[in-house]
Amino acid sequence: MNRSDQNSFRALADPTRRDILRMLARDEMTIADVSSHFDMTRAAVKKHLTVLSDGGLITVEARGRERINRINPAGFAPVLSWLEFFDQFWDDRLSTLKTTIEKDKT
Amino acid sequence: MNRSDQNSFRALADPTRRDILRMLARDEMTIADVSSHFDMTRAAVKKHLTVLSDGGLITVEARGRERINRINPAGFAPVLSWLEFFDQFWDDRLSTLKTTIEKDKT
DNA sequence: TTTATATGAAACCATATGGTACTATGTCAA
DNA sequence: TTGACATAGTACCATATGGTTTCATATAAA
Repeated sequence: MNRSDQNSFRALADPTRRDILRMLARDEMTIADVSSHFDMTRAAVKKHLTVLSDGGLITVEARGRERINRINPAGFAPVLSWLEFFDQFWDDRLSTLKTTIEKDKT
Repeated sequence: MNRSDQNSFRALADPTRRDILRMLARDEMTIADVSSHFDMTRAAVKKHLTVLSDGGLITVEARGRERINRINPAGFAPVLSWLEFFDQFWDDRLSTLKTTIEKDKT
């Protein structure tokens, strides 16, 4: 089976990276921008951004001495596609699932 | 911020565990059943099942000396809910997931 | 040109992770 | 009861991961 989705799932496994994605969903940011939101070094944040980039969840564009990080919606496709596989088996239980999602929303 | 989704995201990060979930989507299985599909020891598979259980993605029921592992659709809610956050920014991209859920609601 | 800024990269560290082997316990079956 | 079977649990190992520090490089600004 194809394992091209491994990098995207791995990228989503870390809470810091998920937070970064939520930030980038609102606005593109430089590495320094992102770093300013976390209590860790810029080098650590840069590593996270590299993992996100490897997973295809963000794109990075060089602009002068800065690196513009942007979320990449298409990168989520492997994850969503994998999750959708289960729909064919959950016809019965899906209403429960849907209800749980609504309750879990913040 | 809420971090209750950490265990479920972590559970999905490993390819073996994702394969196990696909198997369990079709049928409940004992630990031995699951192990027979992988080239690794039963102990290793059991660890994966524990991680899946911690993440709420499966349930485990003791039946005699066996342990029946079943997929837990509700356990996917935190993941799907987290992904749906992005809908408000990507009217187009993530609509597939929403569509699938709505479709199966009937 | 000089200096400050933004990032890249490498070495290093502690802990987590995914695996093994071995032993123990509970349960089914003859 | 005895023996086989299914699982639990522990110790252990190699590598991955998430973090730091330090230094190098490219670009912007004075």
